[in-house]
Amino acid sequence: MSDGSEDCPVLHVDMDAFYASVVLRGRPELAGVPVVVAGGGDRGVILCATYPARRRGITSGTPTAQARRRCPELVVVPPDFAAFAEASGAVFEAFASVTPEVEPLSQEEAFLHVGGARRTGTPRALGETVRARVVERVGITCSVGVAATRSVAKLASRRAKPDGLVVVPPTEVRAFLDPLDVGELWGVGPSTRARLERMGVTTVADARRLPLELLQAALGRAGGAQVHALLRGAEGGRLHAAFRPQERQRSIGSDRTLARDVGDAEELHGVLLGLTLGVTARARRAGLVASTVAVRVRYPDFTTVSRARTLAEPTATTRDVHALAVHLLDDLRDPGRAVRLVGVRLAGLRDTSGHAEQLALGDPERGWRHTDEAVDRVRQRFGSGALARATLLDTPAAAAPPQAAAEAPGPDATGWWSW
DNA sequence: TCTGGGGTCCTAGGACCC
DNA sequence: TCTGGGGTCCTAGGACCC
Repeated sequence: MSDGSEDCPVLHVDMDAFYASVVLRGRPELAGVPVVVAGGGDRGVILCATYPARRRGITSGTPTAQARRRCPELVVVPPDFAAFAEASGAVFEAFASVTPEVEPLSQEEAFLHVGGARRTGTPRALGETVRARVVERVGITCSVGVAATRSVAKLASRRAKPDGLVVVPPTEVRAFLDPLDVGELWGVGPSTRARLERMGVTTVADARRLPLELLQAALGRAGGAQVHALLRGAEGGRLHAAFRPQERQRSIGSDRTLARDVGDAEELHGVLLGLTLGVTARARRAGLVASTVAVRVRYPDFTTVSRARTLAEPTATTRDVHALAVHLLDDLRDPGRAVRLVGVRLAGLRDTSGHAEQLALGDPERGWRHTDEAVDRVRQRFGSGALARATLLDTPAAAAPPQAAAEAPGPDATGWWSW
């Protein structure tokens, strides 16, 4: 990506232990104590660990149960997503006060392009300004990496943690990267790292000696090209999805790890309905319909399988999606095995505005959509608890593919929902 | 007490069409 | 009748990131 990057340094700003820091703002008595933010109960994992907890070997992704065993005095705090969103908004306001070119990566992380702001100071000084403003306005610390490219700035901020700043000038990129383990590169995960290790390389300096063709043969066309670029401190082709925030969302999904493994079909259909309600409501809120519905199942041994079906007519109707999801699940699942997780995802999203109205007035399909819309309105006004699902009154119909279900919606059209 | 939930992108193979 | 190639869409699974 050639954007005159030498003249336009990039700041990568990353909040330090963001979720935990937000929680700790109001709990000064927990300073210095190993604290983690974790939800999900017995089968959950750590969302965020404070630095005292990290020194005990607990990082995000660690199973909560394992963390408790490793550190009996661990303080486990449930996530407060509303507080995270509020803090995130304040953080991004602080970013915007330094440069208008803010590229968000997540709730707690962004690239700041400061080429246009350089008159007001060196990149290092701008980075320190960001850090000071974030602390001042939000009360939590962040770390900043400065480099000519995003991929190096990202590594630099990691080096700066916690509560620091690291500048890697273009002339020092090689020296900075050379000793790193290839697994530290952004986009090189455990699988790619293992493959490289089998090729005899573990450090960036070693891996850089591998020709592009060899990397592509081992890692695939795109993957090989990406690693080749990252080893040189260049941007790489696909860095992160959030680099194109202007593009429309590709999919909307939800999955649930069950409190215990479940083999009962009815129970799984019920879970699927709950997930479908959420997913279709999100699609409708965004003004999107989906042409593909996918269902996923994870077995206790962690093998994960999926089934997807593309529809002739895109939909965001709860009943249609649920009917198809149930069909896919029953087709996919080995009835002799209990499942650990089920999920549903909508893909092939497009704007409702471009979705031609194909249905005649009086078509039962309209009824379903209007039912969904009415429910959406009630929930928007009174909260999602205002409407609860009663029972699935038409299980046989709901289990049929949508075209069959639409032919015979039956008198239950008003019974789907209850107050 | 092993392993969450939200996503994106890539690859490979098959179907289908020209 | 046989053979080949290219393009596109769909599906299933993997890898990765926060």
